[in-house]
Amino acid sequence: MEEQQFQLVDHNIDLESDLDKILQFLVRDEPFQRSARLVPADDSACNNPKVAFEPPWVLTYDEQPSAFVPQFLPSDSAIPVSTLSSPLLALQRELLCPYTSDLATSSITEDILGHGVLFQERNATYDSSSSPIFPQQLLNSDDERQRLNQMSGLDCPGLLRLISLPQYQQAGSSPGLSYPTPPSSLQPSWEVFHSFTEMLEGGGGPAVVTTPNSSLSSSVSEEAVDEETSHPVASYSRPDDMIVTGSKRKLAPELTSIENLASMPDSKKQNKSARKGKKRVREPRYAIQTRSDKDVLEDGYKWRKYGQKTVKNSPHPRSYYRCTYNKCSVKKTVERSCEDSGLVITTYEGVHNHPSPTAIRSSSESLFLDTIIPFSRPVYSQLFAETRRLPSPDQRVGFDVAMQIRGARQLPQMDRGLLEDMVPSTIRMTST
DNA sequence: CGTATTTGACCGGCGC
DNA sequence: GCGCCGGTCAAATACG
Ligand SMILES: [Zn+2]
Repeated sequence: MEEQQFQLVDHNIDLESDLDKILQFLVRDEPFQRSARLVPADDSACNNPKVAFEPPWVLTYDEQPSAFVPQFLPSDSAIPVSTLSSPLLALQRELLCPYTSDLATSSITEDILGHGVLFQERNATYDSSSSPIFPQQLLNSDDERQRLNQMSGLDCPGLLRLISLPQYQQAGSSPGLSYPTPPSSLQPSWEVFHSFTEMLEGGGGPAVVTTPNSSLSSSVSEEAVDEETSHPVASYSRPDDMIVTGSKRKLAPELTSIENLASMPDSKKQNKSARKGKKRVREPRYAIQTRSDKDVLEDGYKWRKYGQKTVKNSPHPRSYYRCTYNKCSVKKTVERSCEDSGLVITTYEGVHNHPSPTAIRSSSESLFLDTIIPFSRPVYSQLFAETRRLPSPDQRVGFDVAMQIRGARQLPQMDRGLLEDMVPSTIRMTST
């Protein structure tokens, strides 16, 4: 844990040698045991390396569920996307912590994430109920959706269906469901936080925010993983076992931000928090849905069922499980989608404080098809460089960096042998 | 007989 | 304050 800071720096490093770190990074700390591995580029299409996650995140399309691929495409074709899926969020967190300006944030993420700018909605509730994934510009445009679909390169018919969890709940009844209006990435109201780090520390939970005018708020408890829509519902708020860079001071509650201003009015009691341990702190949850006949998917951990309830508008019940490891409070629920009984929705809450008891055999036990994520550029290599302050935030840092990287060593096509070598040690660790 | 599951009671939060 | 609701407890029960 010596080096938990992965900051963007403007100098090159050897991507090859850092690859395993990158891979580990992508799946680190996820409550669900996953693996990420490098796979050789397919063919002419592009000879950038690709990463396969397993199980991958899944987004549901109109027609069929498909892997959620945060692809790395040229930034000019980028579409802003906001998501809370843990791997991306984690990545973004690290990436952005050195910056304080939205501008930098925006350009950097844009550069890195390809098909979309990944950014945290600062005005939205920071928990799984607020929003899984919703490409902002897709909200009202079918064309955009279609475009994204094509860009994704996925061979998936149907349009992307994006919906927020809260609304998803009522989706059934309301045909013309409306999406929440995500705050524009350019909205200035964000200054509130001095940095992403601050924001993240300030609020892992619901406390974090809540948009004054948006409807996202609350519903902390809901997760309704829905049947066919969203997928990786995820949110991530790092506890603190792993603090991002130095400052871990907690934000004073009041200083937190506008959101609070808005909610402050009658806050009082509930906000106080910190009560004697009475408070049931909801940890971020994230769901994953799979198409399977088995109700419980093997995820490498041992669970003890402690409850079962009928789900409001579903014929299928929801089962509650708790990790059996002593002192580990991770929980998960499993239920079948009400309309598509082939889908199994598993929701995790919390992060295990111990290694997976049983090494999960990633390859054969695959629950999903591999997801391939092409890197458009070796931007990631930047992540692992030594800490170094970038110029000034408002200097289109992201852009500069990108340029430089581009000029830097073009990522060579990786060869198999090498890849093998780079297979994430995380897998190894757990598979003894 | 030790342990995992079942299942209805119980609880705290929230909306009315 | 009441009742709904998601979530949790725990006594009874099933398992082997
Ligand atoms: Zn655990």
